[in-house]
Amino acid sequence: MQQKDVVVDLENSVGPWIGKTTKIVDYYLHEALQQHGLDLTKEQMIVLKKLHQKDGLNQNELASLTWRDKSSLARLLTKMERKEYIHREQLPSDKRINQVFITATGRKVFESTRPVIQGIISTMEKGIKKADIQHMIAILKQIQYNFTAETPSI
Amino acid sequence: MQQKDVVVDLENSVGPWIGKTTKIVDYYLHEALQQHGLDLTKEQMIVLKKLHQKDGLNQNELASLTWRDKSSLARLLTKMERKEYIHREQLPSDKRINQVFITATGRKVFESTRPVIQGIISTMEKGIKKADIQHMIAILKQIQYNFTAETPSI
DNA sequence: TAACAATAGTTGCATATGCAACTATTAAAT
DNA sequence: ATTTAATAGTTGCATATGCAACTATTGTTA
Repeated sequence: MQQKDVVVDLENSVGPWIGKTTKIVDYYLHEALQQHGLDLTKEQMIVLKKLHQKDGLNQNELASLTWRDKSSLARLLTKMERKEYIHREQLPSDKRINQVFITATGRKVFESTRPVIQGIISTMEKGIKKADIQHMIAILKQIQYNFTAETPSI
Repeated sequence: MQQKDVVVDLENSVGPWIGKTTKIVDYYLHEALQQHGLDLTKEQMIVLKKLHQKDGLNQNELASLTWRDKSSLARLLTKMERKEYIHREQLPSDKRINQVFITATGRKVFESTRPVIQGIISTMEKGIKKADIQHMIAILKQIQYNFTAETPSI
């Protein structure tokens, strides 16, 4: 018996579609942040979000939570420190570790992003059923799991 | 009558989930390309794909098709030209325009990416029903439409 | 035809990113 | 206790990206 071809049709795969959608959403998010006079990037916003949820995380933890290389995160923090959105504090009991804290300014800026984010999400989900959104999130979680739970077989 | 709050719950919105999923997929795609000894980035691959579909596009067309700023695209092309994956050719009838052509090497490299892409997509879609994939693509298209068809009301 | 406008592409400056090599500090092993 | 290993963070080098200002060329207008 002949084996069936398992050739994947690129155009019928989620891969390219997710990537392109993200690119478009990012573009309009950036634009919206600018238009609201907010001096921060999406990436900086994500860091602020994490710190808002749990202040005093160290750089490694933040890098891991935001799926970034620690060097990339370090440079993000440097820029955010310059704008006084966050500040680093060396842990006395272990001088290798920097605890990162959000400042009052940082909190204020983060709060200001809320309406912007809500606007973007409203636009994004226009005409899409709530159940479909939930279903899609479930699939996205599955995709993330498919990669992160993967054990190299070689 | 009191107006109902339309506060968007971030965690129940597709926005952050799409972004994070893309990041993870990109990470493993990059890794797979490396492991297969392919000297190109995802972005360069996308450009090759477009040229493979339609050779001789000019830079503006390529930029638009790949949702990139023309300057970003120009620099991508410079790197790809260095590796001899593509070459530029000034149009004699309009010297402002560069036609971009994929080379034999470029085609070979692009063909080599096929199995890598298929592997990524297989991993990605593991345990997800075909119908769900199609449904998700439809929603992603809707999201793209929601932004690109948006007319600024102010 | 000469001045002006539009278009294609490039360059400077700024951001974000990952990898590998590095420093400093702390923990583990001999 | 001294050497060695692990850990946290930083830096050099390379990629990708957008915006604004620029050059060169072509099209339009007065």
